[in-house]
Amino acid sequence: MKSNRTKTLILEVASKMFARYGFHKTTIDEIARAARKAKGSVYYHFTDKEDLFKAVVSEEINTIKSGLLVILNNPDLKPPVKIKAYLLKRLELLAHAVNYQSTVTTEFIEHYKFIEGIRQEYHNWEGTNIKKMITDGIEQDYFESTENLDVLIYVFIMVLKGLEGPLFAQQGYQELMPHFDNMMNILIKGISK
Amino acid sequence: MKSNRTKTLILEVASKMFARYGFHKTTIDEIARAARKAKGSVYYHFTDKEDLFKAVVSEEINTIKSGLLVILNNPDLKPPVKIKAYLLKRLELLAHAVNYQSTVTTEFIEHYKFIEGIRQEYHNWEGTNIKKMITDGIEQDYFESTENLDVLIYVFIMVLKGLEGPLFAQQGYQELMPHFDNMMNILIKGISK
Amino acid sequence: MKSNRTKTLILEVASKMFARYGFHKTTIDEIARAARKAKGSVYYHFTDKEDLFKAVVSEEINTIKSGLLVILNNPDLKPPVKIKAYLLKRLELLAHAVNYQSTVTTEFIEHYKFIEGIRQEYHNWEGTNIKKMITDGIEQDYFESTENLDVLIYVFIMVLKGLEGPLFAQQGYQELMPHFDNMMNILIKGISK
Amino acid sequence: MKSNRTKTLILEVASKMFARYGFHKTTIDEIARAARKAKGSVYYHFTDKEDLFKAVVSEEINTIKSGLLVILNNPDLKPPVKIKAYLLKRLELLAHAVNYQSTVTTEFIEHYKFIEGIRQEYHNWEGTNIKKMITDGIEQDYFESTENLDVLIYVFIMVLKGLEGPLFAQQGYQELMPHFDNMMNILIKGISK
DNA sequence: AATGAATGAGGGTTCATTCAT
DNA sequence: GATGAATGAACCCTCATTCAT
Repeated sequence: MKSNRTKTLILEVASKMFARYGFHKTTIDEIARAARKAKGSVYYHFTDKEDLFKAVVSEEINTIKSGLLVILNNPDLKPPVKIKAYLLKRLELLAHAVNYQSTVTTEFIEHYKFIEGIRQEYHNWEGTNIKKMITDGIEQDYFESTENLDVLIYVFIMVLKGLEGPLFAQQGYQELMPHFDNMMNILIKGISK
Repeated sequence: MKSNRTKTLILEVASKMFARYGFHKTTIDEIARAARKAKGSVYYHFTDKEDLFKAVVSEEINTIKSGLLVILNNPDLKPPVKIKAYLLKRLELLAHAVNYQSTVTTEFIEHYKFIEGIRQEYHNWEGTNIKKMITDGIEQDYFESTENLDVLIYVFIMVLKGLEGPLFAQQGYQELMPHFDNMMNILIKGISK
Repeated sequence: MKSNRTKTLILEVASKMFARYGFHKTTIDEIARAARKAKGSVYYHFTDKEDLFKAVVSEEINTIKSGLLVILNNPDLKPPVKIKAYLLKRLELLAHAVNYQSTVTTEFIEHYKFIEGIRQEYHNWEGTNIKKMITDGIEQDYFESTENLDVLIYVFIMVLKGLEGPLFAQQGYQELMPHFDNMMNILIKGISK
Repeated sequence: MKSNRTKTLILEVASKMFARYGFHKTTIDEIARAARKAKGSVYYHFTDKEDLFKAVVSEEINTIKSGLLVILNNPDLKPPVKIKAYLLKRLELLAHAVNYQSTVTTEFIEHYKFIEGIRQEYHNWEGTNIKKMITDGIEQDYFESTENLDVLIYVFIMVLKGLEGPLFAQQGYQELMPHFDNMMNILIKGISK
């Protein structure tokens, strides 16, 4: 454990380069050069180019998770506010998780089984959160109760995931944010009593 | 114009292979072999690998457009129904436009300027459609009129685009469809009077 | 079939280089350079470095076989003479099949299953030849008949294979030839009446 | 001299791995890991990968030598018996000296001058032994005396070396032993009066 | 229109070796 | 004595692209 300074450095550099140029167009050689390390050093710390990419994505997901936990654990926020805050934060965090985003493509789904695993795990985690917030909202009489709660939750998650779309598109975050409030109002109104 | 049978064949084969393996992992050689043509033939009909991919994506977008036009031009559908039908069809068509989907990634945006052009054009086209349907809905008193119509439209497009997200993810279409109705109700309710 | 001139050229060059430097120390790049061809060309004609090596070894074995057939099919030679001539020729041919020789090593046996196949096939072929010559010798009353003919044949093959040993060693052919006659006499006397 | 326990350990592990995978396919890293030592430790005790291999081969040759000396120094064995016992033992010992065997290849001869030295020395040692046994045999009137003694000896060594061949081949020792007796008889008969 | 042999610029990966601790 | 992080020179192999036929 002496110093994984090098490992961390490589990870950071790789994250930036993958984000800018994508997985295929980024060369191990470039990463090494940018980190002012020998190519061999990259391979000392990571088995593979793929392995390095995995590490980068995992890192991003952890950042997202801990960012969201801050909001989830805030007891002062009432359900409608918390949901809005959650989605807002989520949007912001995802906007920076560029590498995780790139993971959506066919190429990754087909070839990197592991990505599927990581995504799944993250989605389950998120499902639990949404469920909690909505259930709280119903219990506290903010939202319309429904026989089919799970469906409602599913739909919500879907929309929420849907929001990833615009993010991943070119204009993305910048253009999205201003109108986000309108969007939220539509959704909240849509599920409210 | 004698026979662009070969060209068409290559296009079809390429579409399938790009869809299955993605742009990078698909080789010109493999495409040629699958089409039982010589590698040189591919280059006779398409300047580039990129050029071939462009053709494939353009093809897909054209399919989407003509599919949607059928609904847009149906005078019997009232705004709320038409919007719902439009979104439903859109979902279905996009689900099959795998190559267009793959276009979302950073790598494409950064490196294939042309894609941006194609996307933009398609999005504008779609914007006009949505605007028409919503304006019609307001005029016919189905939807709440708003000072800020453009924002509403933008938001709608956003959600609509949002729906692409789940599609692109692994489970995709199959799992999405059943709950689509709930989703639509929330949205329609959200923008209704 | 236009011109496998290039393929043949590469094969020849590779054969020489593998012979001189061995499989591992020979670089595809060097082979290509020596043949004044592009590295890619080597890979156009041969899947692999291994594949190229296989082709080289196969070639050598074919040369050996056709060389030996000349003697085997010569009806004028009487058994003792034919055996001697056969072994002599075999020695000479093997001396030039350097790459086939190198195949003996653990490394090859462990990792190149195919080599085992090629060897086996060749050894069977050779077994049949020896058997024929000895049986002829017995029938024509030159050699001692034995109850256990197969064992005798096996032993002979063994010795014969044994002769590969010195060949593979450094001094090899040069030093071996002069004394070969003595050797033969010992063997022939050993199995004669 | 405190503890060359580590050195010995590395040597043993290296011997096994070289034997199983060959010189090239065996990595210093793997050796170190198998010995549960750091890679640096290997380099503390041996200058080179080559140096380590040398040590391994030397070890094997010493084992062979001392094994054969037991037979050579046995005064009770008469020449024909002793030769047979010697060859038998030699075969058995060589069968286990896998790394020494691998030394036969072109690659080693070309590039590892040192191997040539080690081989030469061993062969000389062996030449002396054979000479002694045969001369004894002639003196004691077991074998045919010949004007050209050196040639006879050379031939014998050659056959004897020849026996290495089958050994190095795949089936090797197992299949060889049963017929060894026949072989010996042929040879002994071949040089007897 | 079509072919397929030939090219060569990369890019990922391996591994013996060094060296500060 | 021992460690293990770091190095960088090689090396194999891929693949888009060209071109003579």
